[in-house]
Amino acid sequence: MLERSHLAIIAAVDARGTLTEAATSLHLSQSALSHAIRKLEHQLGTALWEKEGRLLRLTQAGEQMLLLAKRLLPQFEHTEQLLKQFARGQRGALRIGMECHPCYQWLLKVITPFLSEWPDVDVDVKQKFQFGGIGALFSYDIDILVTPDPLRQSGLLYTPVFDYEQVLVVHNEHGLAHKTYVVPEDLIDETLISYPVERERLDIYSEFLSPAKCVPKEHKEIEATNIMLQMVAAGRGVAALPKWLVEEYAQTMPIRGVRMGKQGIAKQIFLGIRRSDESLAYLAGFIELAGRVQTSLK
Amino acid sequence: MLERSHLAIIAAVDARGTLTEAATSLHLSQSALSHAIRKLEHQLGTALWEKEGRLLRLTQAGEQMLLLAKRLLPQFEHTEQLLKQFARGQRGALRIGMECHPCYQWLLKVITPFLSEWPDVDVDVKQKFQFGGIGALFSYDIDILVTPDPLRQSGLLYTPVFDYEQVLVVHNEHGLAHKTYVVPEDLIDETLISYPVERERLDIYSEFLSPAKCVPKEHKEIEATNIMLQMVAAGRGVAALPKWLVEEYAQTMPIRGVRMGKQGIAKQIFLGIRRSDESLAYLAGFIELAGRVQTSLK
DNA sequence: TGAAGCCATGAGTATTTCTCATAGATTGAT
DNA sequence: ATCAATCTATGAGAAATACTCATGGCTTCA
Repeated sequence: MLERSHLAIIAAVDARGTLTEAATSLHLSQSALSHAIRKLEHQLGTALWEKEGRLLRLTQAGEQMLLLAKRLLPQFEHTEQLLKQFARGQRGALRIGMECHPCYQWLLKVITPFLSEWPDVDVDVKQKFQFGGIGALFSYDIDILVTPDPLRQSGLLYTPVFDYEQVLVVHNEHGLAHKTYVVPEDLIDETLISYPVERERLDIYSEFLSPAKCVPKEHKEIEATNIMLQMVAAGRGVAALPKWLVEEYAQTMPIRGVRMGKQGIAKQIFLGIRRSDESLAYLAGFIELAGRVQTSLK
Repeated sequence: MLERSHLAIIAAVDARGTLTEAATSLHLSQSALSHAIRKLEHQLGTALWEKEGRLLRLTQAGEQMLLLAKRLLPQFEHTEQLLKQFARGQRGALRIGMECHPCYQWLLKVITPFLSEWPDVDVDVKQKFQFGGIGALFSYDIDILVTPDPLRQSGLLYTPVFDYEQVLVVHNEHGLAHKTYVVPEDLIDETLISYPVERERLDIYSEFLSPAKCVPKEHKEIEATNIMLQMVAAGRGVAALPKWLVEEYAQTMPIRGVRMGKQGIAKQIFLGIRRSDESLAYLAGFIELAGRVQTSLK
């Protein structure tokens, strides 16, 4: 069987010209190389070099093998480099799953520095999962999950990266705009705008309206955050969004965030990964970076 | 160091699905494969598979390596095939050197069947040598030499393949055309046409004219055999060529061959090869074929 | 002709790779 | 749940392989 070491031998001999030098460059004794060549030629049933005195001339078989060596050796080396990077976690593909719609804005702030810190790691963001975010993690559709529900489970590892308050967004001139906080009953006559997900997963229902058995007059679903805010700014309804996000948009739009309930709705975002990926450097890097971005938003 | 065997392993596991089956297909015990993988993964510093129970899923590093395996393994196999053919002498390049101008016609009759008997062997014919035919053999410019002078020399091997008589070619109606044989003095008033080589290498001089201290009236040199014969047919001179060749052309041209001297000039053509190439099957094949063609020309 | 450099070879050692035997894990059927 | 079948992991010893050392022959060049 032709082995990589054989290719290395023929390439080294070609490069150095003599067996002795080739042996040195291969970190072998001259004797070892001589034995190796003898054995290889015997196995192949053909000489690789014609040896006239001390002159080496490749036979046709040797030429073929040298050709192969020059073609394959660089590929071996390249893949070894890649594998080394994988081993150090310096290279890979990071597939991020999102279970938190408004976090998209925040995610962009993490991804940008990440891409420049990890130039060899590709990033992809997925938002739809057949079996939920955790299912996507377990089925290797994603490598990291951005979620507000850290469903503890063996095999997964969650890191909190992001605390914020969920507030009600209203138009500047809205009747509720200047209250210290709103109560569920305030929304009975309002049009609520939300992302298109099941109500159980909307905090404004599960933590605010539903406990008080209130429902808004109307409920519209909109996918894009800025369109949602355009609607609010146009006085066409109210929405529930992270406070930091509202404050950002408030600089250019006539909108305002108002606390929901006396305590407000406190939220926390977690990053979940498979425990088996814990040692991947770029995953750790991503989580670390996410923690840094968090503080600048508080 | 990534080895071919490692590529074979990852490819076999990919193809068979389980380590046990892969081991069988590699003619290894399950244990050996397990040890090999363990060691490889340890060397690389990264796992190649995630093992969930008995399910194997390639890691990113494993994917890379499988990619490499699928690219390189066929190339290894192809080259091994080639080398096997070289070893059996079934493939190669046969470079033929010619030191016998008129033999070109004969050579064509050998090459044609040779090419079909040895479809994997390429043929090239060379006629000019910086250091003579033997030098060309020794310097590996050619692999086989067609020559009338078997200069015995250690390292070379000659095989006679071809006996013929060198005759004088004259026009049908030429005064010498009907003699049983010509003598040197007959040529004193003739124009001799020959290939452009040194006179010592022309038999008509060395074996016929020179011993009798005769020279022809004029001597013209022409490279192409059929042009030479056109000249003869036009009555512009006489030439010395193999009898069989003259007979062939005589069917369509008004020319005739006449014996030179009472005994005629007997010639023999040899094929010379390097002794180190003696075992090359296609060389032996060529020589054998050359022998067969000879008989049909006698 | 001798010195230096190169290659081949045999013998012994070191290392690697394999097998055998065994045990733990997982899967699927009863 | 239990059992059988199948798969994988591991340790230990055996077999095979690869390497080094020591040496000698050959080639080249001054």
